[in-house]
Amino acid sequence: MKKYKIPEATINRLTVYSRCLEQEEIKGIETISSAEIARKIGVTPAQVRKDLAYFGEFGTRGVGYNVKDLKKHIMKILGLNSKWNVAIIGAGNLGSALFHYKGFQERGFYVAAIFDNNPEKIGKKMGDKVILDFRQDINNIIKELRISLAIVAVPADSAQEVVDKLVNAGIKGIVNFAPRSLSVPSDVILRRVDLAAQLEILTFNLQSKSQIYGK
Amino acid sequence: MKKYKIPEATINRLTVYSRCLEQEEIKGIETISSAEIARKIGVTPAQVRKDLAYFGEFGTRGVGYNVKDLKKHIMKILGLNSKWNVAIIGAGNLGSALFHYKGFQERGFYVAAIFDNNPEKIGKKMGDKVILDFRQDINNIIKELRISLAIVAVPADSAQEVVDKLVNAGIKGIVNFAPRSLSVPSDVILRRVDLAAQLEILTFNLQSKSQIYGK
DNA sequence: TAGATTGTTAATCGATTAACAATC
DNA sequence: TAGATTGTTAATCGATTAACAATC
Repeated sequence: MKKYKIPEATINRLTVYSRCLEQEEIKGIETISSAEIARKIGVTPAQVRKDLAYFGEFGTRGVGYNVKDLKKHIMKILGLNSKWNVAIIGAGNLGSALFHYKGFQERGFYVAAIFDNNPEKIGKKMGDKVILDFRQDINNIIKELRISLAIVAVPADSAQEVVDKLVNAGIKGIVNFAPRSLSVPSDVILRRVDLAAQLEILTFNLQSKSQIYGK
Repeated sequence: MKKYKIPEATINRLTVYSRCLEQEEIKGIETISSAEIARKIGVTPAQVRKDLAYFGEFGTRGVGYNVKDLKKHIMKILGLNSKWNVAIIGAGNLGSALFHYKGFQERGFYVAAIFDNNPEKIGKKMGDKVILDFRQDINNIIKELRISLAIVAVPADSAQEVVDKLVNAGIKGIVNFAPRSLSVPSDVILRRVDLAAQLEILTFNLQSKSQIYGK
């Protein structure tokens, strides 16, 4: 059996395809072609078909894809056929924002616990949850609540320490919002999201329009 | 003059390099090699040198790069040598989180205004700002406060309408947090950030470890 | 000079796309 | 059958990397 390495960009697009199919499903559309999907999200039809072909044959030649079925297939590919429990570390501005953000729930992620290590915050309520003591409770709670993913929303300086403790507690997938490169063992998956960087890429592009780099 | 197209990935890495250099600067390190930068952030030294070479010659052969100077150069390349005024559209959970997030300020982005179109929110205070009426005030405020960037944190259904009005008001750079593909004229730059998708990529990777796609 | 590290070229690697046979 | 659209191959395109001359 030949094993393919699937491009990171393909996975990114799968999440976009699934969002697009969700909309079509709501509209009551039953069948969609690669060309229509492509147009809606701004890629080529070949790209759509190639991306899907990594995982199977989901369409009908001459007809297209069944919206409901394809959505289900993609959700399964992304691992969204089951629920995932998530912990948020850091009850500051960003942490509390992510805690209240409804977009996670919609996609099958349940924020099961929120942690901080500030004594003034520990014990206070956030929504329907009590803010837990990161240092004291993290190991037990992760086991008890079967939490497998963590979102790190702590200051950059403490991010590595937090991630080390999460790894130690058995977490295998981490999204890091602290603007710092962190290291984890090879069996743990770490993603970094830098919110300010999103704006920086905009300003680069706006700037470089009036400027030509070259030689 | 030959014009290079600079890879998107290069710009992404520039933001990471600048963060890394910031840290080194704080530590008091004066000189750094491409190999050290590469190791710290997990890329190859050739990658670092190639990325920088798109924009100029910033190092000294046999020596390395001056940390302070290189950081300044990269900040300039990213357009961060001047301040940028930003508007946040949507005063819900995510919008208010982004409003309070300190990471923008640190990189030279000033959140100058926050808008909503819910009458119950308009007029209320958020931090030191009053929530403004998106439909009524957007054009004037964007001109008055010289706002050039916008962050869209509204529900998916109203995102396209909001973006249209922003484009109409003269905004040229938009970061969209609503999970929907939107369309803008070609002179406007739109970036999409899907927070749930970050978790989905994790779950895909965790899943696919125990699963082999291929044929 | 010897050692080190950049800047740059050419080779490699991988992702995208055009094209078309398969087939509904 | 004719028309349409998939799944897949091969060609193209672009990004990464190895290697090395330049030079501090």
